[in-house]
Amino acid sequence: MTRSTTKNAAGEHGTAGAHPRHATSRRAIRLVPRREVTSSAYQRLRDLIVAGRLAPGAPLVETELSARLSVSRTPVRAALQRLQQEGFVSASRAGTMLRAAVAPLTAEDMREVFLMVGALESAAARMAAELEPASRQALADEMARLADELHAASSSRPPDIVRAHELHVRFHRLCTAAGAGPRLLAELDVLQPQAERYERIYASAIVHAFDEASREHAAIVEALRDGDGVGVERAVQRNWRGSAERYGQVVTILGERGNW
Amino acid sequence: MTRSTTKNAAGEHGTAGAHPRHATSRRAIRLVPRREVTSSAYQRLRDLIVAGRLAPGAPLVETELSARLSVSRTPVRAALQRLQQEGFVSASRAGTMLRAAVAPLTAEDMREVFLMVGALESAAARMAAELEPASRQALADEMARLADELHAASSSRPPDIVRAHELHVRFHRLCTAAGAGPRLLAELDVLQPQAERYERIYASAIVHAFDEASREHAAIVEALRDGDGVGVERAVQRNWRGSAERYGQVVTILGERGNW
DNA sequence: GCGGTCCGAATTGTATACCAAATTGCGTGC
DNA sequence: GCACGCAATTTGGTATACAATTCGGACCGC
Repeated sequence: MTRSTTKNAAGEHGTAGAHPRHATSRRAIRLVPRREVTSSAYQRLRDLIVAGRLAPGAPLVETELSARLSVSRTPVRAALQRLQQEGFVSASRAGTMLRAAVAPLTAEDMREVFLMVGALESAAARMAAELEPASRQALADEMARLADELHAASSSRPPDIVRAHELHVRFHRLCTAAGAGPRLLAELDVLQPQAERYERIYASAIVHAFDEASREHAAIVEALRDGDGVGVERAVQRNWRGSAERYGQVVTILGERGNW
Repeated sequence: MTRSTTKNAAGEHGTAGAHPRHATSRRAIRLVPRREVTSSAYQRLRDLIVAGRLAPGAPLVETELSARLSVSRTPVRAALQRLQQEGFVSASRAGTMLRAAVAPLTAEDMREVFLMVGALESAAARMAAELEPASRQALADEMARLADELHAASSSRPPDIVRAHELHVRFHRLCTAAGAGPRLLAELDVLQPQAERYERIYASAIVHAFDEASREHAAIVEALRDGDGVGVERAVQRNWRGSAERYGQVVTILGERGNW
């Protein structure tokens, strides 16, 4: 059955300059600008993985994806390689991609991702604490506002998990973006969505712990307000360590995903 | 003059199964197992960059590299994309690779790289401090030995920079490998060589600061010996922060590379 | 002589076709 | 029922073609 899709995989898409030599007359405008094919494939796959639409452990076959995304294997391969290197996709045999699959969600991997995010984000936050007082205060105010909204969303009944999660992401992105340089920022833009995978799946199971998270957030804002670099660093680390602990219990109880 | 190399770029290499349809008889054994072509291209380019044989800012043209490495454009592209994502290669226009070049060495980038390595390695070291006492002691002993050798190499006259640098790398890899999981380890395996780029170029200019580094190393070992996780974390961070400061002065004095 | 403009060459991004190695799964023989 | 082997699938790599850009330089008008 897969056979039928193989040949005409990316057949009905833009370029149309299919025929080898002649027949360059067909102009059929490109739907997607050529240099965005790969990156949009990357983005689409990544979104599917983070959102959980592609289940952890699900096999990723190049020809299938190229058919589904209506592009050739070339950009699909590029996207997969990038996703693999970033950790969204796991390769069965190390080094080679041979049989790529959506990276499974395991307690151990979660611990490591949270550890790394904590280490990097705390470093960024420490830098943010060294901003000139004016913008630092503005940042602290904005973060406090988000923290409040977050608290509201998570303590409403029933808790608005989706909104809470979005606010949570924005809270962390904010203090990150303020202090980090381009590289640290890029790294966190890759790691945080991976933490997000765990949060999305297990968040509903730890609503009871939102209060604790709320207190940790308040501590972050307060230290930032005081310009206490070391304090912010510690507070952010504590927050991620706490999250890792909270989720860790749930992951082992509710089971890991895609790891069999 | 570059024109002549264009067409027969990777023409004289292995497989030889060039002719489209027939003529499958030629067997010409593969020199390199197929699954290592990309990774070896990656490794070779990376080594050239880290060693400084490829100057910072030097343009990286796919067809040229494919000719020089005797592989087709496909693995070269894969290697370049990976190197770009890791930070060894910079793309002129953000997002797309359009015109790749060896990443320049700048004071700002150095600060960021050292910051990231410090954040991640300190987290790993903290984990290492939680090993069972026996292996922790063994680790501390081994690190102490390396630190001694390092001190000897750097305080001999003239200082043996090459050996000192190698010992320095091993010192850090050791405490890293003990505590980190696979992902953190992989991340550090990418970041540390980038710190190495700066160390290689500017190390000779800061030999006078080796004493300070030596003291910092001793502090790391001591905290590890005591199983003082927070202490190790702090000591490692202090070490990298100190390095960043020491190199920072030199970079601005001796000039940045490849940034014009 | 100088600035702007246009052309062509070089380079990259994508599509295709094809092949070989590796793996997997299935069927067959014992 | 088990092991073995063969065939189908899938991936990594080569080769080729081509469109879209980009860049440098030549050419032109002033």
